[in-house]
Amino acid sequence: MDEIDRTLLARLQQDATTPYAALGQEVGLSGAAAHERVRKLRERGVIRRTTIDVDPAAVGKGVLAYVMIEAAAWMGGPETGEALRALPWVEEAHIVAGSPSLLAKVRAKTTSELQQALKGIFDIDGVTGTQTIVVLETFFQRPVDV
Amino acid sequence: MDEIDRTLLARLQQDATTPYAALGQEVGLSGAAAHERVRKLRERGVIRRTTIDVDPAAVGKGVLAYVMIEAAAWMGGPETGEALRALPWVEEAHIVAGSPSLLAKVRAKTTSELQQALKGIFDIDGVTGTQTIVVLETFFQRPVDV
DNA sequence: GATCTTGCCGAATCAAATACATACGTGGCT
DNA sequence: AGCCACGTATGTATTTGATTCGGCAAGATC
Repeated sequence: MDEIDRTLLARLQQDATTPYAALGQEVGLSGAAAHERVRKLRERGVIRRTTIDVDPAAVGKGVLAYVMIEAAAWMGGPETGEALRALPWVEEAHIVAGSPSLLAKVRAKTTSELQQALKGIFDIDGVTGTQTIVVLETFFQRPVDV
Repeated sequence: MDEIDRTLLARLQQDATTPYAALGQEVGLSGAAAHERVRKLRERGVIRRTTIDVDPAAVGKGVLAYVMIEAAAWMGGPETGEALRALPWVEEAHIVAGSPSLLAKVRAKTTSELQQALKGIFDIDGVTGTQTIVVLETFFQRPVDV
C-alpha cells in the first residue's frame, strides 16, 4: 500500500472506466503493471467492487433521512442487521455509541413512503423509539479519502 | 425508465464490470441494445459515474462518526458546503430540518484524527456547537434501491 | 398511406483487458 | 563476493468485450 496504490485508488474512484494504459501513465508505470497492482488491490479486498453511482433523484428517491433508533436492550446481534436489511429503504445501518444505539440511513420516494419505512423500523422487536432527521439538501457526497 | 432499465441499474450496481452481452441476456436483449440503454442512462445522468468501492478499513480509516452541527444562523449557503468539503475527513454534508441544522459524515484513521476533524468543523464561521455520534459497527451499507 | 422516430438486432471493427515470457532489483544466505 | 528466490516491472501476443453501423420492425404523426 504505497503512494502509487493510493493514486490508483483515487483515480479509479473518480472513473473506474479509465484504461489501464492511462492509469499506468499517471503513476509512471506500464499498463500491465498498473493492471497487476489493481488486480492485487481487488484480491486483498481493498477494492470491494466496481459499481455505478446512481442518482437517487433520477429513480424517484427524493427523500433522505437519518433515523436514530432507541432500543430496549442490546441490539447488536445480527438479527437486528437482518431485520433492517429487509427494509428496502434502509441504505445503511450502524450500531452507535450512546443512546439511541442504532442509526439508519433511509431513502424513500415520498414522505409517506418514509413513514412506511419508519413503521417498519418500529415494528422490529426491541425498538422502543425513533428520532428522524430529515435531509433538506445534500451539499456533497464523495468517496473515502485515500 | 422501465423495468428493464431498473434491472440493468441493479445489475451494474452489483458489478459494473459485467459484459454487455451478459447484461443483455439477463433482460432479454442483445448486447448492443443493453449497451445503448446503459449509454442513455449515463447521458441522462441516472448513472452518475462508474466507480470502485474502497474498503475504508483497508486504507486505515477505521473511525466513522456522524456529526450534527449547530449553527448560529442559516448556514445553507454554498460557502458552508465548501468549508466542509475542504475538510478531507468529511464524506457527506447535508442541510437537515430542525436544530442542529447540518449533518456531516466523518471518517478518520483514529479518534485523535476525528478530534482534528471536529476542530476543523468548529472553526467554520457560524458553527456554535457539535454533537458527535460515533459508529461502533456497521451492519451494512448498500446502493440505492432501484 | 407516407414519413419519422425509436428501439432492437447481428455483424464488423476497434480498443482494451488479460495472459505470457522475460528482465530487473533487493534481501537473505553460503 | 556470488548466488538464489521473490516480488514487481516490461513489452508483446492473444483474447475479450466495447463500440459502431446498416438494416429492420413497431408505433406515432401528419
